[in-house]
Amino acid sequence: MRPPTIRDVAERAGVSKSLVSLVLRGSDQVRPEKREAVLRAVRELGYRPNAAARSLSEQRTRTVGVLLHDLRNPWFVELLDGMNSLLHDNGLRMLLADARLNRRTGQDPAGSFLDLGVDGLVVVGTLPEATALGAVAERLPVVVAGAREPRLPGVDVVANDDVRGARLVTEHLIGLGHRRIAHIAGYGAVGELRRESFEATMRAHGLAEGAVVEPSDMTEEGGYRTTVRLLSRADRPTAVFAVNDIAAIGAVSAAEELGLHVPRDLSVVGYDNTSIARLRHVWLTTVDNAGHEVGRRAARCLLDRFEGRGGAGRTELAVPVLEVRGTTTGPPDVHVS
Amino acid sequence: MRPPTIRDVAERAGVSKSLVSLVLRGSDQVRPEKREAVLRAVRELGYRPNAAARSLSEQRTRTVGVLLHDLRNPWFVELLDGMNSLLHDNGLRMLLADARLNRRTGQDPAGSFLDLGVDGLVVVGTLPEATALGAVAERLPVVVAGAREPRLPGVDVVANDDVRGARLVTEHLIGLGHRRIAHIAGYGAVGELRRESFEATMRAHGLAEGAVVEPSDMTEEGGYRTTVRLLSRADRPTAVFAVNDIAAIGAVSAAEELGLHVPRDLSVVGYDNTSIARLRHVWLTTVDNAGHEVGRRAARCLLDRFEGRGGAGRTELAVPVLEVRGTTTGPPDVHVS
DNA sequence: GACACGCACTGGAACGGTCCAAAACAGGTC
DNA sequence: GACCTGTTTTGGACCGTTCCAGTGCGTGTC
Repeated sequence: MRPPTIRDVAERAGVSKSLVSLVLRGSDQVRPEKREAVLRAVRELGYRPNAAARSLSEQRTRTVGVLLHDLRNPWFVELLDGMNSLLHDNGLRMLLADARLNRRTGQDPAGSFLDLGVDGLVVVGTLPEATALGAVAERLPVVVAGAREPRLPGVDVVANDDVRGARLVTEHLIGLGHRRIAHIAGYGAVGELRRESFEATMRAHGLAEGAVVEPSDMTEEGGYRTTVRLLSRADRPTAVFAVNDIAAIGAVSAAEELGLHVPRDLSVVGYDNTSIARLRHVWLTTVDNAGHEVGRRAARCLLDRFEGRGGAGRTELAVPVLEVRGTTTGPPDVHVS
Repeated sequence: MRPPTIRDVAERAGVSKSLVSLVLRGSDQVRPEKREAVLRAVRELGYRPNAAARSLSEQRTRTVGVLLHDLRNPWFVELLDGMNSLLHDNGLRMLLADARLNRRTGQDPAGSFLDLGVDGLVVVGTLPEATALGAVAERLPVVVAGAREPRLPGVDVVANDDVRGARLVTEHLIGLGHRRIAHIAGYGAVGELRRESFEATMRAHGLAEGAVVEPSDMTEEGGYRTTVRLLSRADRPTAVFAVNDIAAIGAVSAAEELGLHVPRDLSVVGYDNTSIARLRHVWLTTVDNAGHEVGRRAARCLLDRFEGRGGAGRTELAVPVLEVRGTTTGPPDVHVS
């Protein structure tokens, strides 16, 4: 009644279990008729190799753990897609875990991955707390994807070029004629980089005076509240650049609630090009953070490390692209054209 | 250099590996000083039991596979949350896989779970194709959550009560005064149930004439196109009930694009109460499908089956709740009040 | 003092694979 | 027919756990 083992297959095919093992791992040192007999027995019994036994013996699981920041914010789906295709081509499977989900129940997903003996770990997004990643990184290859931290020895970081992306946004808005631009900032290295680049770009265009920065928690609620605050200032900005799409949606809502029309009265830009930004009803101007590419490169880094290549820990940046949609236009006073 | 094993711990603590095993599994047949010695050794070495070896020996993995329909549609997050808390309390971990993601690369995630030897499988949402679930269900407990199919012997189905939910929506719209109501239908058992309940409710209120049903593929694009079609009819409906939130968003966009104001000129209702529906900018009237509750109950079913309880395969329905937000109001001609 | 009985602990056989050294076989050469 | 060579096949050790059947030992009973 229990699933068949390699011994059952061997017995049925009239060979030793070693030969079955050879056939299944594609050796060419096997005579065709025996190979056929083995494959037939496999088919007839519906045999599937037991992954636990295999990994115990091989000392590897052919499995990569993926630790997600938060399943609710869907920007990582593209990234996973890119990563999965490359990993799958190399015979590896992906195991997903949501850091936030598990933190509520008090379990440590990185530790869980360690127990399972995954061959490598990919951290996607900025983790709420740096979950003792250093200790994990000493035991197995770790790659951070879609975030810029933590920077640890032997840990690769793959992300989009936040500095460049933020510059694209800022120059887009400046090019449209905006002079007073607010930035809804976020936390973590990603938040810092985008903010600094925004400020630098404004300065470079002689608009340091027109740059306003307000912090937020990178949620919709945060974007909303921050924007309400921004729009009740005397020198109200004519454009808002939010640290991510979700916060940008909050900004749009705040503007509408205060009777302002987007983009006529206020331009809004997000970051990440999530599926939400692509919804027609939202149609948010945003930055495509090259999720697919980042995912592929993260997988590449991991594969390199499996082969023993890859030293101290490099940083790879993919080129982001501005996606101009419906939430940006020139500022009110210039709009007369 | 390799991770410490139970033998290393035993040696360090000056006991046998069997005793270490006993201590770690919380036996009370161990003298306090030995227990202390073992725990100290565990701490000092940073020992973590090897899950592969354990599951090989125990013939169980303490792991549940979760097969998701599509990560892009985030309605399942609540469900996972509910499920995870209960599973975790029972010492089980969750493994996630996305059916769509994996189908692109041609791998069969259910099979992958079988190889890994998961103790049970939860299918979340309506799978694109009934991925040979029957064969899997013969080997291990399977529960379908958040969908109504496939119906297989020995497979439990846990979902919200779609009939009741659709009735809530329809009666809400009728109560607001709508007489011509369109339904953007979906596929699968869930789609059918919601459509039938919509039709039945309309009939029960003597409004069979005013009921319009158009099929869709349950995407935003589909909702958009279907609504454009609906709104160009001579007897344009005054309300649209979409099979899910995503399609509803498409409907809202279509209305806006045709110059109609939501909800003044057209009321729109979705289903699922996804995080997108809760965005202020969207603020969609929808049905909360009790994701958390469904998740908990699905976990319960699985746990029951692990204990040997649970026979032919029951169906459990959680009670959905209407969430009235900003996209519904009375029809244009009644709106004068 | 012999015996039975619990309690605390241990050795070794699983679990289902991989992998290596050695065995069996086949064919060619002298 | 003995010997060598290369291909095919096999037995058994090993991976890190759990679990079962003991072993040894202190205690209480007759």
